[in-house]
Amino acid sequence: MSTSNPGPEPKHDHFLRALIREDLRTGRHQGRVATRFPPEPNGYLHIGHAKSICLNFGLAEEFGGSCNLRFDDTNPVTEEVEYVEAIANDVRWLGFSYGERPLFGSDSFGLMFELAKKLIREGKAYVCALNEEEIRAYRGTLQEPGRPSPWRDRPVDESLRLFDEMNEGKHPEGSLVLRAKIDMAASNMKMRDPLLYRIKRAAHHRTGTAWNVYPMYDYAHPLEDAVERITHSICTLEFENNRELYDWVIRETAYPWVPRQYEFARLNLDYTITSKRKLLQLVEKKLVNGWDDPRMPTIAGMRRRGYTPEAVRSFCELIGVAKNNSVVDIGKLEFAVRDDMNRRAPRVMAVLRPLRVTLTNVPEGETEWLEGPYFPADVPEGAAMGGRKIPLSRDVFIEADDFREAPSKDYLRLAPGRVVRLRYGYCVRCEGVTRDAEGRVVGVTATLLRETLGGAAPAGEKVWGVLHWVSAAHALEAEVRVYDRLFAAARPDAYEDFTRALNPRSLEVISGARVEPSVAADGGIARYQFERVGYFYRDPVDCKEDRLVFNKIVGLKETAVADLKPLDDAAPVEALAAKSSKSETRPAGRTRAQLRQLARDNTPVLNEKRAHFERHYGLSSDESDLVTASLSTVGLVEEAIAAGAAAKSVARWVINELPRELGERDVSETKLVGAALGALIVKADDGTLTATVARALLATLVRDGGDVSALIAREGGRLDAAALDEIVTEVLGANADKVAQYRAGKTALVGFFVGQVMKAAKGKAEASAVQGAVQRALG
RNA sequence: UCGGGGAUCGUCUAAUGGCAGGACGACGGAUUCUGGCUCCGUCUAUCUAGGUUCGAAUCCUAGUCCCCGAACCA
Repeated sequence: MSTSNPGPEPKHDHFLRALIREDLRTGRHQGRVATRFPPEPNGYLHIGHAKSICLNFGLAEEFGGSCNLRFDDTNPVTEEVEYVEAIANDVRWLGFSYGERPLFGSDSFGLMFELAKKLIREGKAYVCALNEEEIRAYRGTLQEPGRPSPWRDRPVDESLRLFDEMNEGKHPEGSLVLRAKIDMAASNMKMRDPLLYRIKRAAHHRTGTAWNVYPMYDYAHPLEDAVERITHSICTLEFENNRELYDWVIRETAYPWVPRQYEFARLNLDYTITSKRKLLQLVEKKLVNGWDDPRMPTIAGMRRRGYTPEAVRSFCELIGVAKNNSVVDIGKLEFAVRDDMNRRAPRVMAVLRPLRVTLTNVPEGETEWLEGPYFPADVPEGAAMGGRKIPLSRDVFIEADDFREAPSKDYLRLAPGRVVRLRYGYCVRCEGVTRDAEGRVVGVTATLLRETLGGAAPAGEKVWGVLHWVSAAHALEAEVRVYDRLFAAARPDAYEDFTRALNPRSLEVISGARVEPSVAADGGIARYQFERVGYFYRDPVDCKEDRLVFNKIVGLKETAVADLKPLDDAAPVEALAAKSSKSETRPAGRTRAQLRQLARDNTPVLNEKRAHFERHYGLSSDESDLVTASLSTVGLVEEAIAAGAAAKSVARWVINELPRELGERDVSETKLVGAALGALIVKADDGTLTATVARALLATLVRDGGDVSALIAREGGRLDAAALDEIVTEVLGANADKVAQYRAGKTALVGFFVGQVMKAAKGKAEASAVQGAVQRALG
């Protein structure tokens, strides 16, 4: 079915979209956008991967670029073709295409090997004979530098020969590795001579036994990106530390294409785990029924559950992309699924737990065929689908939960003496109950109110609700699998043993459900809404011609009804969470203040300057601290003061205004000189320049340098009162709606008006004057 | 010798010195032959403390909290 509704996606710009837009604008990569989704074929894809897939393929789609599906298959011992096929299938199912066939990192093994030899020849890599434990010991710790491997300066020829021998199978696994020669004292552990290659005598799922050495991720990945001429290599936050090494590999191999890596926050969902390892455990310990168990957060599981690709994609759009570690409310996924289902799932009636209602005034053996549309009027997309016939006879089933002998007032369903409507049919009045020997209610008797077909209300009687129902004689029996969230705790990962957080009631198999007969004759519609119950999917594996099996996709949204709250609804066992956070916050390293002091201690004249600034210029201790961390800053300040500017003002500008213009640069890397800064400050202080213009000129000076008085002649000046009033009138006129809001009490809008006027005046108005003029004009 | 990231409604996410916005959720109402959908309304946020500025979520300073990094995994 086509969905005309675009769904909830006013696509806002997340940081990657903004970044690509900027790259396109500045012409990086000749305006190309090439991304990739690079799974390792060692497990099934899950909802977290879906986010990444939607991001990578989505970005490519949006900007007219391309996205490759590439298997990062550098570790033959964990990887299998089964996973390759499942993953490719999942990507296609989500609706993305990746060209003729997927790509493989292993396709570039030859190139990687040659480039590794090049690194060796250039003295940038060496074969190391330390064992695993020794390498770890030599690497040092987070706080302490590492020590160089004794093999670090092994002659190039020897490394070359050994590397070849490693690949020829002349050395056992673990005996030798190829390492990059970078920096054993690097504060980034990834740069302490990282491993490039290790020996693995395992058959690779694609290259067989052709290789005895396999590249490590950090070496292989950037080259795979480069080979594919990827422009934006997007990965998750935990790879931020790897970026430096990524850039090193591209730079040192001198590969003639420079991809760049960007990181975003991986998806975390509450009541869910998205760890391949843990997912694998669930499957292996048979705590679920395979990778495609409908309770699993795998793409295969969601597919089997009945989710559509559109729903999953809409969810991924809904949650956004950022760098915050966050945990998304599972309710958002359910919202996306319901929203999708509401528009696509035809309505039929099914009773999960049947309760027999005998309509005593309907003759036995009589059948009336009623009509029911597949969609309600408020889903116009479904109008074309028409409807189906629904049989009514003397005995019908209603949901056991839809009858109470002693109902509360907000229970809007059947009870003795009450009238309800059987959906698409008649109203009925409950006359009595029938019981078994133990006194349990096993049925209800009711009379059918003939005149109420087609919506007519029974004379003088309240209709308590509308119930779904099926004709007992015609209904089909079905098995219905009702799924609940797999975990009872919001954060299963917080448990020492995450399987203890499993929800014992995540699956309930209902075997005696009854479904209206139309489902056997509608050509096998895949997804229905069982009215008033939820959305259901014909199980693609177990549902057969002669055996109906439905999976619950998701329930209808329910507004709370006190009378229906299950009494034994155990609270999630949150209390067990015991595992302390894996990496407790560590003591901070050097603070910036310490760094500045360190710089001064290394260059003693700076310490003198600091004292001097305090004594002679009256700067506060903090101010003089902040402007004496480098010689270039000190020089700038002194020159500015020499040019006649007040020391206090200079400090203020250097501390508060300059950093914005500088960014990461040092003053010496810009065109700004102290004399110009001083001249600028003088003009700002004496009122020649408005604050806004002065700030704009600072930006100009940093960027282009130049003569201050010439710049002032060009950019300076200030509006007189009449010109200002004119602009104010103009701005207010153009924003009549805001003016009305302001007068209605939204005084925060003053800032908006001032801002607009400042903009229109190009800064040539003093803010206080503008404020006054605006206030006067607004009354 | 520690380094790299991050902190905005209950949740997710916008706002490049100028109206703190959207979505989920919750609550209330309208509508309804689904306790659904739809519509309307309400709710709730800039980690803390100082500073700069006419104006700060945004710039500066100090602090707090969270995440990642020492696999021959990716």
